[in-house]
Amino acid sequence: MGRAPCCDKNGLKKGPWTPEEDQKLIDYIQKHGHGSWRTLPKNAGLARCGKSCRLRWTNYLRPDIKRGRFSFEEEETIIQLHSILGNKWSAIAARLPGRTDNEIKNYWNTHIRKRLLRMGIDPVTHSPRLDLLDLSSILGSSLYNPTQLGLSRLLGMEVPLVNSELLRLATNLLSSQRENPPNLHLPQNNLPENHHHFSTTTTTATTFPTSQVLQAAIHDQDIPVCTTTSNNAQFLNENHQFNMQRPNVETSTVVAGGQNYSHPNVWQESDASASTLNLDNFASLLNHQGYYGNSDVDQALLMDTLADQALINPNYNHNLNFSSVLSTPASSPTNQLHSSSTYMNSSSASQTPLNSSSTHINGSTTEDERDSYCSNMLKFEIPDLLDVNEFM
DNA sequence: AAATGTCACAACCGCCGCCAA
DNA sequence: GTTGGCGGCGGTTGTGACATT
Repeated sequence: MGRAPCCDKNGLKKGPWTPEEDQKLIDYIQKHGHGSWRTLPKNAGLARCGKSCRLRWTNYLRPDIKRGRFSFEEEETIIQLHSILGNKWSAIAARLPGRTDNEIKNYWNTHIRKRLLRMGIDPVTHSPRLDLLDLSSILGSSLYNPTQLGLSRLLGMEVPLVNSELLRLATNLLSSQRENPPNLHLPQNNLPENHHHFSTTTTTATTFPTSQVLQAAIHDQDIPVCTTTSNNAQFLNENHQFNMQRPNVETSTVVAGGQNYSHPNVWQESDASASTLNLDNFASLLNHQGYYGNSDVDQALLMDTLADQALINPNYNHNLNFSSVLSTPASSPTNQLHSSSTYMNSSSASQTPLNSSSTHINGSTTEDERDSYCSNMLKFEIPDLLDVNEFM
């Protein structure tokens, strides 16, 4: 025999809670605690099911809930944790005091997810969206010469994988990275004293977490500094550090248009099943291909996408590690959440000091400004990058 | 000013693991 | 050992507010 039913589902009220119902629930829990949710509605005089009461309390009425707009630090933490935990909203919420899983889930779906998509990043995998790489554009391009060394054959697939314009921009980015190896040269005036230091230990697969890019977007100029040392990449904040794993260097599978393509050497697959694009090999192929792109595509979108991708991948050896574009290394969330305090000058109700990286953010920054900063920074450099002759 | 579209979020739905009966 | 309710969780929906046409 199982337990008796928690409640009679007939005749129970559904839908929005009234202030009177809220008050009844609050009064009861303040006096007695919630105890068994099964018996609570009856004892509290509520015509609701226990589950409904529990949700109302945990998501809305609980006194320790922090209302108001998410701060940038919270957003950063959510993205970092999501890259580790996925859609484990309750686990994420457990690391964000005062926020509920429901609230975080809603915020993710309505804000962060859309922003990542705009940035060309898959919010599920935290990798650049390969579906943006239009297979047909190269085939359709008048510049594509099938008599030349076939990139597609070289890659073991039937059609080229990448959007022509994206390829062109990628090659120029590579060129730029070669010329400016270890440090990401972007505007750095007015760097805060406690800006992030980004040190890599090899030339491998070191990336800025997206949160850093977003943070840069808020800071306007607070760009992490990249240096090269040895074999494990570490992201050093003043109070915590992230250890980055070097992905396996093997063949990989790229999914595009619902098809899987395996091609050694060019793409590398991390053990997280995400792909790493080796830009050296990539450019080499482009060079063999005699490729250069046309410009009849949505350049703004490509700029944004590539800018975002490039900014978060300032790798010395030109590897774009897609697997860790967004992923924060599996550092202790506790460490992340208990570093130096941050105060947001936000107009929202939440001006609580947060336990995250040391950042002071002007809350007047708009969401558009957060979005656009990354791409704007790269656009700033693009004119100098557009020389494709190096690869011809 | 009205109609329509979009956004944000509270609340519900349905599934799952645990565990009391 | 089996059954089935409870609590928790993630996904989805409904709806009011706001923006745009």
